[in-house]
Amino acid sequence: MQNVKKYFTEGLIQFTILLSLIGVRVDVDSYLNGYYSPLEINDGPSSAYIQTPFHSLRDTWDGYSVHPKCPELDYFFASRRLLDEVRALGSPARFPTQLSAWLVHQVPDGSEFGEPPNSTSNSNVSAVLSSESTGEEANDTELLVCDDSSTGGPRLRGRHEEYQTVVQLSSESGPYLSNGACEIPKEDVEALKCQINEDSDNSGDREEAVSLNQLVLSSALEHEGLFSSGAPLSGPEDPPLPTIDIDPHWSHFLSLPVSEFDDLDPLVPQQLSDLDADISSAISQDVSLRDAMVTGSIYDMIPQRSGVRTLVARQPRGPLFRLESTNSSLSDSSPGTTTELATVPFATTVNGTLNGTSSHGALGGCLDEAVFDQINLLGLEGCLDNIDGQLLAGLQGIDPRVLEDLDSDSGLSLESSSRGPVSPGVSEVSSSSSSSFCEDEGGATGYSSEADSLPSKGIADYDTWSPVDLSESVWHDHSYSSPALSHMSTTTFPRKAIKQEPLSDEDDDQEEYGDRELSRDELRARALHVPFSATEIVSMPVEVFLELLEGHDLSPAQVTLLRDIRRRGKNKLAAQNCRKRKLDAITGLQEEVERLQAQRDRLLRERQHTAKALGAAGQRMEQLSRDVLSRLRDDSGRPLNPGRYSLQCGANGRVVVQQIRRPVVATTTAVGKTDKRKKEKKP
DNA sequence: GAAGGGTGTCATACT
DNA sequence: TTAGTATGACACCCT
Repeated sequence: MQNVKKYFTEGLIQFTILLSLIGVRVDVDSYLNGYYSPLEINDGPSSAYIQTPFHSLRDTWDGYSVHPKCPELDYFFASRRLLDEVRALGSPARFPTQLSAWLVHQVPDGSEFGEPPNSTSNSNVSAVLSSESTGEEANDTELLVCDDSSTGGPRLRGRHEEYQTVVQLSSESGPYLSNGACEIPKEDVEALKCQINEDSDNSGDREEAVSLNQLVLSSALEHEGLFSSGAPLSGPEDPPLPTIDIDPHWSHFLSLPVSEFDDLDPLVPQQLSDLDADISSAISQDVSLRDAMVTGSIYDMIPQRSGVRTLVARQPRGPLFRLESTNSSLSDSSPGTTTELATVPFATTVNGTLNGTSSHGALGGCLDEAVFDQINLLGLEGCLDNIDGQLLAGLQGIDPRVLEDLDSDSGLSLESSSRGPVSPGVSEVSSSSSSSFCEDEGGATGYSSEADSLPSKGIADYDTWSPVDLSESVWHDHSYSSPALSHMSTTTFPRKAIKQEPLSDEDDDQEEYGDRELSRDELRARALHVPFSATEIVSMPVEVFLELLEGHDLSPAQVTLLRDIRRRGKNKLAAQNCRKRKLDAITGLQEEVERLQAQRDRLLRERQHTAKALGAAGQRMEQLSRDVLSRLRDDSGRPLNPGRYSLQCGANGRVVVQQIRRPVVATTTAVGKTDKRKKEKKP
């Protein structure tokens, strides 16, 4: 088991080296640091689908837990050295892509690879990239990359012009044929083998070549076992083929360009001979689209926004584009080269790990910066969403108290009044920020701005969160301090009361109150010689008030007046509180409206960005399909007509070539589609 | 002088 | 039943 892990770890490192040679930089460290939870290997030493748990190996590497007699130990150290060289090339592009390298076929019955290919310079290698965003969804995106380093870079075209390289090989049991899958004779395998050997002869680094060759062999074995109908060809050590779950979004996405073709069943082989193909000439450029299995998609990134968010939040957007630019520079550095591409690197292109060498033929540039831009933007917005959520959570944490403060009846309720006029909070507020109601007799007593008192109660945080500037009224202290509480002895009353009911015959009493203007009730009380002020009447507890009524031998008119004064005073405070609450409610609703408007705008922008990204990805996918079809050969060795064939991604993640069926009768076809869709949904 | 805001008060319902 | 509260409505005042 340990050897198996190390084996594929080594493969990953070597493939990372290969990618670096073609300009794709893969940050293995990001993976090693635990970005993902790789799949665990159950058994088998060479499962190409196995995602090596590097995180578990990381500790053991340095500890040299590898058995000292392990023959691969040398390869391991060589790989480590090469990896360090790759790292030295520059800042690695941290990208949430997990790579596993595999798939260069081993000829089952052919001669052995006498000379291992040079993994760094002259190897003609096809590999399958397995892109896995996270381990949770197990969305693997596999693709084939053909690296012809002898030409200085990835060659995306003209593969058959130089080599008879076969990427997907036929099984021992015979050439498999599926929908569009071309038969690959063993001669092609031999051709590949010979080519690799030739390249290997020119390499100087045999050590690395051996490692790569083993990788190639292992991958090839695995791949054979993968596609063979039942009998694994790669030997007894081949692990069972893991089940590949495809993201339904990806399936849907792949079906977009050719959505009119519904038969996605990749398990039903279909001879290309039935499609007017000439198998006899299928010698070169035989590529099975089964190799181009796509089990992941760009949706691996988009739906898993959490992961992307994390990535973007930790790092600027540069690395993604740096990766893109690196590839671009590569393309520029080797303008004349042609790249042989066995099949389309779907995931790589989608993830932007390859860039095209030309505007049309280059398959690498399948994901332009626009897509990344949108994805990153989404990620950033997701971060903003998180931030907003956190702020909102924080707000919700303080909101109750804040709102309680804002809505509090401090100093207003009778309960507060019962605490007496020297209530610290009330008196402090009144004296600190307001000249006191007694000096401002025209308005509601105690209705003063108290913004200064709010920050200590968490209002500052509330303000920080608020997306809009709060109106000043928000910070008004609507807690109307009861005038009877804090200014029991100095209460004055509205001028209108004086105007309405001037008491000309109470000059003496008027002098008692100084220059203060008396309220209507106050004047009435004085007229009836009530020995209590209105504020006292209002603020005193009901028990005291009742005792007052009983113990002073008051006349019925006096008692009625006292009750009215108390009632009106209470009602006045209640009205003030009521208005305060009303204002607060209005303000809160305004804030809510503004917040919702901002959220709506943000969501609209996000939707627009997403649509743009999806559109760009869809166009890329269409281009990919055309390019793939142009590289495929039918039975007669002729390129497939993109107008007659299309790529379809089945529910199991396999990409197959499917002949476009021209609808004879539109209505019939429509019905058939519906039926097929229903059938597809049923299982 | 009109408009709008602030305030007090009343009536009413409710606790 | 009473006291208190909440709130709509109205009137008044002020700017």
